[in-house]
Amino acid sequence: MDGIRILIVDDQPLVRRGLRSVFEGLPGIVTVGESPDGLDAVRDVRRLRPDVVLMDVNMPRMDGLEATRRICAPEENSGTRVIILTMYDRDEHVFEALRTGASGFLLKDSPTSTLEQAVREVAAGEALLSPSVTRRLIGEFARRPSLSTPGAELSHLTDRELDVFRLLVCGHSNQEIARMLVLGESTVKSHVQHLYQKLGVRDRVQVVIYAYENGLIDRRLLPA
Amino acid sequence: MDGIRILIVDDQPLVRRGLRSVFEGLPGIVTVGESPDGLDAVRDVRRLRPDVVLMDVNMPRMDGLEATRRICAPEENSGTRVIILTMYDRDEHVFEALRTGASGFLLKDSPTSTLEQAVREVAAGEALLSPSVTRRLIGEFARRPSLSTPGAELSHLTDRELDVFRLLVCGHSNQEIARMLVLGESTVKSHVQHLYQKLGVRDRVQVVIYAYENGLIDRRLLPA
DNA sequence: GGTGTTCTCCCCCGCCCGGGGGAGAACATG
DNA sequence: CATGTTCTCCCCCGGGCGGGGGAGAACACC
Repeated sequence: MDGIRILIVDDQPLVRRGLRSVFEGLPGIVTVGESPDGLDAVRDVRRLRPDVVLMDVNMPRMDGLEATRRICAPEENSGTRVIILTMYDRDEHVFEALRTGASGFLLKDSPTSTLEQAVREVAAGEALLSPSVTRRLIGEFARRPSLSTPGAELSHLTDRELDVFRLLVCGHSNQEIARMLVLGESTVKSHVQHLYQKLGVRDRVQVVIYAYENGLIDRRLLPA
Repeated sequence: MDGIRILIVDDQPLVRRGLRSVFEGLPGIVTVGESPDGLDAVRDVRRLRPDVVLMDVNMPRMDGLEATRRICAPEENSGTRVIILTMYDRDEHVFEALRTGASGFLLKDSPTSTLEQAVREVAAGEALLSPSVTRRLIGEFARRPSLSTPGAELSHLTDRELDVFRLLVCGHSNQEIARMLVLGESTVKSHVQHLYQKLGVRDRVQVVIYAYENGLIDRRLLPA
């Protein structure tokens, strides 16, 4: 435990120099390298194994988002965490950035104390966003239905449950589904109940929302 | 502009006293009141018009989540923003709490500097979460793919019908919508019936399908 | 044989929802 | 003033749905 090892990624040398100077005097944090673009960053992460990467977004050759995706890919198994630095919080790419696997999202004009805190929190496995980004994220999150069951894709559904699922997300009632599959309505209700449990939702409306939000609506899979 | 006015809500007098002392010496922040439970808090917000409320979760008579929902209801039009304080970040109610309309979510063991920063950020219209909560939120958010398409064809809907529509397509029940819009359930049912007629559908499931298929699921439809 | 899963269907209950009607108040428009 | 629209809320009713349980048959696996 000889401190938090950070890698600085930015295409502007002056920005890299500035960031390096921010962390120079701080105890327990050591800058182990700098990369001028995303492609180099991915390579340098493999080589240097830093704990935290400070990642710019706009860069030549490969941008920071793609680089972050690669660094955070499970295959990479690097343990490295990424803080994305940007100049714009109104950017429509904020949400995309949050899906890359990054642990932090800060504005470049954040005070140095925030940068320091972010590095320490992220190294400890936590996460930190700029307040304005937090506000946008909460706003976005609040309008989503509560589908708080992690990772439950359709893989755990049995064949029959999948049959019912397909018809349900088309807007059919239990009665209609029973008729189409030539089943008793009780049987359909039984399968539907299991769907709720496995998908972690409350009612058929939320099943439909779940399906759309997870890109599971594939018209090729659905009967006429 | 004589400073940020805050209201402290907690059922434990010692906690209230502690919070009050935290903000006592800080410039530009003044504690204008204390409330021992949610019901009183809602009343005190109407009376005192604070800028920021520090809200405990577990309280008698009315808990902090319901109180926050009411304070943040659009009809209330208070401009007051709420920071929720809790002892548990592993609580499964974290996500629910984020849907109440709160602007912040902090652990009670946060350092006083964080509490101060949170009050100032939230008063400025931003938002702030504890790092561990941020991590959970990002994790939850990252699992969701997102569609964004410009919409149309909602022009026949009245303002109020559109309000109901927005909440309906998020998977909320009539009862929930009534609570959120501070209406009678009968009124919501009435609007919902009109939605069915105008959109030419049979039930709420088909409203959701209609919305997705026509690219009407767009965050611009929802309050910022 | 025992265990487990899946598929089928049944009972119960309570509530939410769909569907019909009406009605008063506010407001704009003519 | 009359008309129309919107928003609010009420009544009624029946049926669909959510949620709990149980149970038998077929099949696979060990």
